[in-house]
Amino acid sequence: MLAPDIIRTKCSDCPIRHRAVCSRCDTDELATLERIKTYKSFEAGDTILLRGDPLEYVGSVVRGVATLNKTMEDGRTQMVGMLFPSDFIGRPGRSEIDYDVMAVTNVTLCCFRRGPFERMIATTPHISERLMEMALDELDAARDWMVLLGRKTAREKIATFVEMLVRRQHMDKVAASNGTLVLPLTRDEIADYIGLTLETVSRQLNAMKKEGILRFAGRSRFEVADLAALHGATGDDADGGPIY
Amino acid sequence: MLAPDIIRTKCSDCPIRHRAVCSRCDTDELATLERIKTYKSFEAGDTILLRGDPLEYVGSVVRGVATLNKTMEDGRTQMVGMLFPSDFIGRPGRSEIDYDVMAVTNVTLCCFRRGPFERMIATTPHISERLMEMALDELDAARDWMVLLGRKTAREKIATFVEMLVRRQHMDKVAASNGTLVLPLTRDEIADYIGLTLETVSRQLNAMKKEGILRFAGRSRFEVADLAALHGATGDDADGGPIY
DNA sequence: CGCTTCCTTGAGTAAATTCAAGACTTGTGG
DNA sequence: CCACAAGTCTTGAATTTACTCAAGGAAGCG
Repeated sequence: MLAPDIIRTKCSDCPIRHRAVCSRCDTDELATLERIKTYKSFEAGDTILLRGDPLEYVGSVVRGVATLNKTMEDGRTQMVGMLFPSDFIGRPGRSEIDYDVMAVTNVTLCCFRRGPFERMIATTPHISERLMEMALDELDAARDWMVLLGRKTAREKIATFVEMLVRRQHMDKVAASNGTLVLPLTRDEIADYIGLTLETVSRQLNAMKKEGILRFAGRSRFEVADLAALHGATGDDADGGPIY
Repeated sequence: MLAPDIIRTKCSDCPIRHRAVCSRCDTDELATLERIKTYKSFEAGDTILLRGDPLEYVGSVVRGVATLNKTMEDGRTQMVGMLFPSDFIGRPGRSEIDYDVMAVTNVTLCCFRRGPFERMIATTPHISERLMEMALDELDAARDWMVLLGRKTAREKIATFVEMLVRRQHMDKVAASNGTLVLPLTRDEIADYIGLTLETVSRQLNAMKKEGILRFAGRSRFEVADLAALHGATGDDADGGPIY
C-alpha cells in the first residue's frame, strides 16, 4: 500500500461526493463520516482484499480502477465486476467476500471500519437507502453481464465492453485532456472480464481498429472514432443505446 | 392468472415464513403485512411481469418456480435468475424491471402493492435489512453464475445447474415423496439459463445418465445417483461443496 | 389413441481456443 | 539518450468445443 497522497480531503471537496454511498448525507451526517473515514492507497497490481479474508473495512473508490475476480480451482478466472470512482467495496452485514479485489491502476479508497460504519447505517436512512440502491444497480449490471457472457459473440462482447468503458469514463471525467480514453486492463484482464482468451480479444480489437471504429495511441490509450458503429456491434437494442 | 387456491393463509402458517422478506418481522409487523397482502396465482407458462411494465406489486414466491429472462433484439435469450419459494420479486425504489418474469410451473405469489410496502419498509428495519440481505445474496448468486457462463465447460455447466437444483429443492422440500427431484425447466430453458443450446444440454444430461450420475423417471423427474461424482463434475472447489 | 410438444441423436460446420513464434511497448539502467 | 529486458501484444495454423441443421422418437395431454 502506498502512502496516501490525499491526506484528508474534506468530504465537501470530494470528487465523488455526489455519487458515492454518502451522496444523500446532510451536513451533520457528513461530519460524522468525516471523523471515521481514512484514506488508503494501492499501487497498480496490488491486492486490495483477498477472498475469504475477514472484512475489516468497507469504503468507496475515490480514484483509480479496481476489479473483482473469481478464480476456479484449476486457475481459470472470471472477473465479476469493475469498480470505478464512487463504487463501493464491501457489504454491510457480511464479514467476508467471495472474490479478490485487485487494484488495476493506482487506487485511492475512502475507508470506514466496518463496525462503526454498520452502526451508522442502522441509524442513517440516507446511507442505508443509498446502499440498497447501489446494490440493486450492481445486480442489474451483473445480470446485463450474464447476457454478455452467455449469449454474445466475441465481437459483441468487445464492443459492449468498450461501450461500458466509454460510459463510465465519461461519467468520471477520467477521460483526461483530449477525447482519449484509457484502457485500464490488459488484453488478458479484458479476456477474464468478458469470458474469452487474450488472443481473441486482441484479434477483435484489431479488427475494430482496421474497420475504423477504434483508434489507438499506444497500448492503453484509445478513442472511439465511430460511436454509432460501436453501438451497432454490441448486439444491444437500437434504443437502449448510449446517451450523452 | 388462476384463482388463488390459498385464499388467505395466515402468515404464521406460511410455508416460507422463516425465509422470506418477512422472516424477521415480529407479531405486530406481521399483522400489518397480513392486512396488505394479497395472493396471486399463475399457471405454468404465464407471464408474471413484462420488461418495462410499471411495477405495481412486489412480493414473494410462495409456491412454484419463476424465471427472470432477458431477450436480445434478435431473439437470443438469457435467463438471469430462477426464483424458488421465499424468493422476492421486485425491488424497492424501482418502478420497473429490465427483464421478464415467467412462471415455469404453477406459481403462487404473496403480493404487496408497491406504495404501501415501500412506506412500510421505511419504518421497519426488520424488513429493509432483510431486503438488503436478500439483494446481496442475489448479487452473490449472479456473480457465481457469471463464472459458470464465462468459464465453465458444457459438462460443468450442467453439473453446476443440477447441483443448484438439488440444493434449492432440498431446502424447499419441493423434493416431494421419494428422493426424486423435479426438473422444472425444459431442455430449452436450461440452455437459456446456462448459455448453451438445447442439443448440448440434452447430450450432456444423457451422458451423465449413461455414466450413472443421474437417473431419470420420465421427462422431468430424476434423482442424483452419485452426488460426489456430480460435484466432481462442477469444476468447483472440493471444499465449497454441498453440505446437507 | 392421436396429436403436439419436447427430446434425442447424428453429421457437418463454425467460432473461439490452443499452441507457437515473433514483434511491439514501456520502463530501467548504463 | 540509447539499449536492453520484461512484459504485452499480435498473428498464424491447427484443433476443439459447442453450434447448426436435420430427422426420427418418446412423453404427455386431450
